[in-house]
Formats: sequence, C-alpha cells, structure tokens
Amino acid sequence: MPKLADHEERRAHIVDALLRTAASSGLHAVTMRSVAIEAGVSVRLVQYYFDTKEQLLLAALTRLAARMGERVRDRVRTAGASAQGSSAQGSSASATAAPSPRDIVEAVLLEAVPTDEEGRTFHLVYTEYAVLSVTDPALAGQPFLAGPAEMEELLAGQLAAAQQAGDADPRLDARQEAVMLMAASAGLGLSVLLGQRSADAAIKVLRYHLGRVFSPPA
Amino acid sequence: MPKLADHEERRAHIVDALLRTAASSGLHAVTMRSVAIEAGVSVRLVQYYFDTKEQLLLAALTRLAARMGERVRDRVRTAGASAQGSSAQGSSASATAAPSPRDIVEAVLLEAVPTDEEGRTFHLVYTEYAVLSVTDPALAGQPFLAGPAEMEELLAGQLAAAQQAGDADPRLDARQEAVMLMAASAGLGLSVLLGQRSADAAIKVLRYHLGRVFSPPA
DNA sequence: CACTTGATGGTATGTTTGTACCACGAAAAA
DNA sequence: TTTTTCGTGGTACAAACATACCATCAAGTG
Repeated sequence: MPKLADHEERRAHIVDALLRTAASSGLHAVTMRSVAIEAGVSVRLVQYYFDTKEQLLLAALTRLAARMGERVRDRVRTAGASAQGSSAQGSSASATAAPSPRDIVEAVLLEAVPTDEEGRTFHLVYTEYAVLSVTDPALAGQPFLAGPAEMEELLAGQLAAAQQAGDADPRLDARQEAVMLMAASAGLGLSVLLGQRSADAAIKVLRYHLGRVFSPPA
Repeated sequence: MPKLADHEERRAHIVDALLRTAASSGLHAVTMRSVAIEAGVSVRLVQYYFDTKEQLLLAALTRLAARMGERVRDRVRTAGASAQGSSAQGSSASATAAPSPRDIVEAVLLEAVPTDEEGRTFHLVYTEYAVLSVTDPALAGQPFLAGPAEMEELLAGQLAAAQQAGDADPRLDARQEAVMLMAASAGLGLSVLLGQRSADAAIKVLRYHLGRVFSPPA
C-alpha cells in the first residue's frame, strides 16, 4: 500500500465541508463541486471517498445524528453545573451538586434552541435533513425516529423521578408531558431558526413552562 | 384582445400543479417541466404566466400562506360545532352553542396536525417553504412572521378571556402560554409529518395539555 | 376584409450537475 | 529493481435545467 491516507479523517473533513456549505447556502444547494471547493480538494477526491452524491449525503446525515447524540449527552453530563441566568428556582443550589431531574430535562430541551452560530447552523442543517427525509426515500427515517424516541423515554423517566421525589405534581401524566416537552422544544427551536423569536425569548418560555411542570403538588 | 384567458384562473391552476408535485417529490425537485406536465400545459405557458421560476415559487408561497389563513379561519368559524371525540370536558355541551375560548384555541392548534392526505401535503409543502426561506433570501420571511404572530395574539386573547370567565387559572401568563401552545402545536405537527407519531397520538397530547391549561383555578 | 395583439407551441442555447474515464506519481511488496 | 496498488488530478460527457427566441393561430378592432 502506497501513500498512507487516513480514510476516516479525510471523510470527516469532506463531510464537515458539506455541512458548512449546507449551513450557508442550504442543503438543496449542495453540489459535489461546492463541497470539493469548501474542503479544498478536487472533485475527484470527493468521488473517491464517497462514490456517489447520495452516499455523501447519507454519510453527512449519519455524522449529524451522531453529533446530535453527543450534544445531548454533553448537556446531560454538565447539567446543573453552570449558573444559568437569574431566574430563581429552588433546586441545585451548589455548583457541584448532582443535577436534579429538572436540571436534566432543562438541559436536554435547551439543546433544541440554537443560541450561538454553531448551534444555529447545526440545527438548521439537521432540520433540512429531517424535512428532506419525508420525500426522499434514500434518506430513511432511522435517525429521525430512534433519536427522538430515546429522548422522550429519558424525559418521561426524569419526570417520573421528579414526581416520586415530590418535585412535580404526581397527577401529571409523565409520558404525555414528555411528548409535550419534546414538541414544544422542537417548535421553539424551529421558530428561532425562522426568526420568529429570539433565542432568549424561546428559553424564557421554556423555563416558564418547566416552572409549571416542576412545581410541588397542590 | 383575442383569445380571452382568465389569467387568475390559469395562474391558480399552474400553482396548484406546483404544490402537487412539491408534495409528492419535494419542493427541491420542482422544475418548470414537472410543473408544466402536472398542469397539462407546455413549459412555455408556465413561462408566460410566471416569467421566471423564482416568481412561480413566490406565487405558490403566497397562495400557500393565504390558504393557511383560510384554513385557520374556517376552523375558528366552525369551532365547537363538531362533536370531537369522547374526552369529557365541561364546556360547550350544545352543538350550536357559541364556541368557548377553549374550543377556539383547540381548533386553531389542531390545524397544525395533519390528519388527512390533503392536510399532510399542505403542511409538508408549507414546512419545506419555511425551512427554505431560512437560506433563500428571495423567499423573504413575511408569511412566516406575520401569520404566526397574528395567531399568537389570538391565542393570548382567548386565554385571557378564559381566565376572566373562570375557565383557566388566572395565575397563568397568557402570553407565554400562547407561545408555548403555538410551539407545541408546530412541533407536534412536524413530528407527525416526520412519522414519529400518529396524528391521533398528537391530538391526544394536545387535548391533554389543553386540559391542563383550561382548568378551574386551584 | 385587413390587422393588431394576446395566447400558445416548439425549439435552441448556455450553464450546471453527477458521474465516468484516463493518466500519473509514489510507496510498499516482490 | 520491478511491479502492483492506493491516492490524486484533470477532463470528458450525457442529462437536465432555466430561459430566450421564433413561429402560429385565433379573436377581437379598424
């Protein structure tokens, strides 16, 4: 074997270029040439590492879904550690305390609201893929089915835990509330992407609603 | 003037063909040819009535936004008239009674959840346009800003009315609740489009949450 | 009856796209 | 050292696209 080229690294580099161009010009405007230019390689190279455009798009989607998982897991891991804003709520006073269910739920939901430019482009491309997957059979729905279902499960579990700890009204239906939270989070994130709302406003609404859910039983 | 051709009717016909092809193959796959074929006219005709493709897409968007307004208004007008499901809630017993605020809110929110095929294609194309408008400067955000803002206003008003009538907890923040309901409705509708949930499940969640909002003050 | 003008069809054109093909260098294997 | 094979570049090509151009027919107008 001659030249030694780290395939995984090269593929990642090209896929990142794809995601960058998709973020700036839209996923529909992504072409082999634009990706090659953005990646600083020849079109032939893109062909070499991803035979066809469809495979390239698919690889990018896979990477996107994986990154979504990482992002959420990161948020869960560092939940409750950062001093988030000024709204006074009665849990997790110490910075190093174990995150409460509410902290975890809030962290997961806030991921859907893009604040910085990176989050914005990430969620934009992710949403473009999701919508495209409805009409394009090649982009089968796996990433858009497994991921949310898993998160819904997580939220329902945390809600149930909060209920048993007395931090949430036990009369709530944890599963329905979880679905509701997922939908609200997605909807708010989308509205921010569309410019209907600022990220701050979306976060405020989300926190307001969490205050309604995580309240001592009447 | 020679042949007498109703421009508005022809334009509507072509735009409908656009929307149909966009629904089945995706908005990105819409071409002058596919629209012409679907409409049963020559490409030249499409060019004649909409000079450029961009204008055609814009006209379709305008029509889509208008139809969205009609759909919501229709729902509001006939709110409370149909016997909706079996969930027992304590308002609007008679079929011809004036719709309660809850009926109106529910009607508006349910519009975002596609049930039949027509609603599905409608909301799919609408969503494709919305996402496209983020990266395509030609599709300025007007329709996606004015419409939702107006609906948010309506919901906030109805919520306030329900609060004054004693049908909702006066401690709720009507505006934040309205934003929340809009986001949840959009998120649920999107999840149905993506196949994450059935329309029935989404409606159940929405009704469940409305039951939480429209409840006599504690 | 001429004639203008709106509505329509067909076709050409230049560009962009995805992909296939050919070539070359360099490193490991023989 | 020869030879294979991986990585890379350039280019060619057929298809599709949006759009411009040319031609034609019919219906009102003078």
